[in-house]
Amino acid sequence: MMGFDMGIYERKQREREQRKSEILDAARKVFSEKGLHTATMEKIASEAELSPGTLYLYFKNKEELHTSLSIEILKRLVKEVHKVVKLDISVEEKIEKFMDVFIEIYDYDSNILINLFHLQSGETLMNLSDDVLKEIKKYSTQSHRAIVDVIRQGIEQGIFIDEHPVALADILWASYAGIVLWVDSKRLLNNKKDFVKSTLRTAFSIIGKGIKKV
Amino acid sequence: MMGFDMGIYERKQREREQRKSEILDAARKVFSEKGLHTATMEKIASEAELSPGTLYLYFKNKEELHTSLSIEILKRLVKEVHKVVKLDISVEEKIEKFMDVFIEIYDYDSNILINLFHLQSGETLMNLSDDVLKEIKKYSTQSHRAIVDVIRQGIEQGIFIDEHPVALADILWASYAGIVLWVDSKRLLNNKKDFVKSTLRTAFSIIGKGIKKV
Amino acid sequence: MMGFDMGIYERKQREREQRKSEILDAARKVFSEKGLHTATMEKIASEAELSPGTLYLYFKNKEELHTSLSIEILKRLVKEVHKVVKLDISVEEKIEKFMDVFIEIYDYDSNILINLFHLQSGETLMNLSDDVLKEIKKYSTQSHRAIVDVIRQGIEQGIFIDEHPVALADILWASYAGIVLWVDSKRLLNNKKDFVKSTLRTAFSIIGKGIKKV
Amino acid sequence: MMGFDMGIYERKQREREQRKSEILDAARKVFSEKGLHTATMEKIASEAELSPGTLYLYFKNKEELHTSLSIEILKRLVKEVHKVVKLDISVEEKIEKFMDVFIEIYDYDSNILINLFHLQSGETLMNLSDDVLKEIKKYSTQSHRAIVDVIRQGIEQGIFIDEHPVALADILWASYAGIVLWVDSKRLLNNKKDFVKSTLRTAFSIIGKGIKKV
DNA sequence: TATGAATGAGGTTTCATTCAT
DNA sequence: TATGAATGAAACCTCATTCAT
Repeated sequence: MMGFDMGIYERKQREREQRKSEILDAARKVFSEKGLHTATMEKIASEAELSPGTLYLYFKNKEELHTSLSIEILKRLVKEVHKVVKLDISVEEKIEKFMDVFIEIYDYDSNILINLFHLQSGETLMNLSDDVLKEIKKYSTQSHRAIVDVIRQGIEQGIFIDEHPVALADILWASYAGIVLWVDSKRLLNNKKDFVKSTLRTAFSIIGKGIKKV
Repeated sequence: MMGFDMGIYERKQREREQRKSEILDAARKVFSEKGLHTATMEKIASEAELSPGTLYLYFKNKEELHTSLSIEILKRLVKEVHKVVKLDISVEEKIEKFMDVFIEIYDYDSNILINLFHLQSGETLMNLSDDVLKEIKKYSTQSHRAIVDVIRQGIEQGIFIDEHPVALADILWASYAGIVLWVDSKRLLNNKKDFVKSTLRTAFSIIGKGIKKV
Repeated sequence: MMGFDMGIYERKQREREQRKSEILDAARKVFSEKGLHTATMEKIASEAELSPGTLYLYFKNKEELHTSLSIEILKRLVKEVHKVVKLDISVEEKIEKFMDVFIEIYDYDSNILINLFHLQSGETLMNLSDDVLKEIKKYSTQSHRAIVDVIRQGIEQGIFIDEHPVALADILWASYAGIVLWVDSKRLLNNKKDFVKSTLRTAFSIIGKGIKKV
Repeated sequence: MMGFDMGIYERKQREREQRKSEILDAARKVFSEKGLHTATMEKIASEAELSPGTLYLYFKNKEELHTSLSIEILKRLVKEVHKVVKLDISVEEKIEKFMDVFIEIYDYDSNILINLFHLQSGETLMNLSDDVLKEIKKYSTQSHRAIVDVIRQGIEQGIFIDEHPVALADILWASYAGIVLWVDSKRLLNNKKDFVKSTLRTAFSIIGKGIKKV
């Protein structure tokens, strides 16, 4: 019966989402290889086996296409973070799990996390429309708030150090993201691919330990 | 008598350095406001109250001008880190001082530290000449090695956790830089200028605690 | 039926060739009027009633556009020279016909022959890619070899003087081209348009006579 | 006594000519290596161990500097041609001597002869001031007339073919210059340096033979 | 006369974006 | 909806020329 009572509009809508997703895949690949500036719409189009003009039927411009990638990963983060929050485990274990979320995402696509980071950089932020900026803030806030809640619990339970929970959440988040970016750039410089993951794990555990009392 | 009858060559050399420095100042400002891509040589020139052509008497091209800014801060970091290393204080105190170095530099010019960070990103590295890349590696290595030495001492003295000292140094460095960049981007998003410094201090102390034993 | 339902690909290909040819026509005109250096891509574009960017869809850069003109005439020369070679006439008559080839080409477009000549000049050769240089050599060699064969026959038949046939071919070719260029420049200086063709004919017959025995 | 009664003005004038000549030497070298367009005033200046600004005290602009080189060789040609004309030898021998003049000049500096040739090309002529153009015409005419006279004698003596002497002179001149340029470009293409001179000699003798009766 | 730093017009080229088909 | 040829603004960069010293 499936598909029988799906209206034409729904099917079209679905096809549209499908196509959009294909473009994002192509864009992810090209941005990863070339970087924001060097990547061209033409290259992305050819990667997606479409013509340049078609991209503009799905994304207003290059900037929005690029930002969409970052928003995608933000959504993913929010989803995973919320999953962790809902688990019936101790706050310490939750912090451990947050770490896993970052590592998994880095594992899935190292470059997209880096995009996310660059998204936060001044250069990009300056050129975004208010609408997109709002969306970024929305998702940022959501995942941020979830982490803050966990941290707050930890403080209330006397497990984490007595600092403002928002600040602690920021620090946790910033350290995770910053370390990923930095370690990844070291990887690029030295062409060592293996040491990244173990370094990340050590780094995260250090921070995890740092926010604990004593 | 020295300096009294400074030769023509010396004076010219000095004027040249002076002019170069003025251009760097203008470039720093424009790159900060606009970002690497959006900043134009024309804008930098007009900021320096020079004509575009003049920039090219002092820097081979835009990329080199931009990279010079980053190398400048790398040198500064090396110098400050070495100062700390030579101090007659405990390793724990040295780690504290490293933190101060980062904060001071961020204080001096928040954007240049971000340049330094972007310098490490794949996109930038791809477009640099081998010569410049070598220089970056040189200074990176110098400061890195100094930190590694301090960490190693800490481990030998049983103060820091038993991890590979190079990895620990990486993590320390990465956390500092990553946090600065991330926190700064939050500042940009929220227009809160004040919370940055205190957040940094807390973040760094967390990491400092994380690398200690027990 | 052929051509009736010409496929889309064929039509596009044809349009592309058509457009390329239009650009070459415009370029020929502008280069003729201004010379390689003084001619601008903008002028060529406006002559072709296109925008500057469009030129780059068909030619990689200015140099390649200019060189394409010369290669075009080289191809034409090769074709005409081969036609002559295949004729069932005496070597003396073939030499006469070679002369006609030059005159006809000069008649068709005086400036393009001059481009061909300049193409051989050091300045131009230095700036060409290896690929284009190879193509030039290919066509040069082809027409050169055809002429050499005719000369060799003439020597074997005891009609031409006993010199190395390659050297004789060079001299013939060089005299033809050189005289065309020189005479054309005299025309420019004196604004006499009519005397060119008859002068050429005399010049060529002198050389034709010079290579004959006794 | 020499120099004693040379006035200050004369000495200055002499020094000025000397300096001008040094600049021309440097320019000749750089234009030879780089070609008209690629050569820069800065490079010429540094070759002459002067500053760019100084060049403009002796030559109005780059074009005039370049043209001066060609006029120099024109003067040289005029002088040598006149020497030949005044010799008490047969017209046939004079034609032989003209050939030697070309070869000697090519031997002295192959590139300057090529400059002379390019000077006659449309591109250059279009950009010259009327004054310079007049000077070129003057020297061109002088040497041309001398050659015409010799040719005319040859015709009157029944030695050369019955063509308009001016046309014959043109052809002689054009063949010599054209062959030099063409052969030289073959040399550049093939990197054979030795065959040039012998090829030239053969070429010239062919033309010399061509203009003779029977 | 000589300098050489500075100029700035003007060139080539790229590429995000549009629009007729 | 999809195309992709065409656009044209805007960037980087060069270098002949000037001018204060």
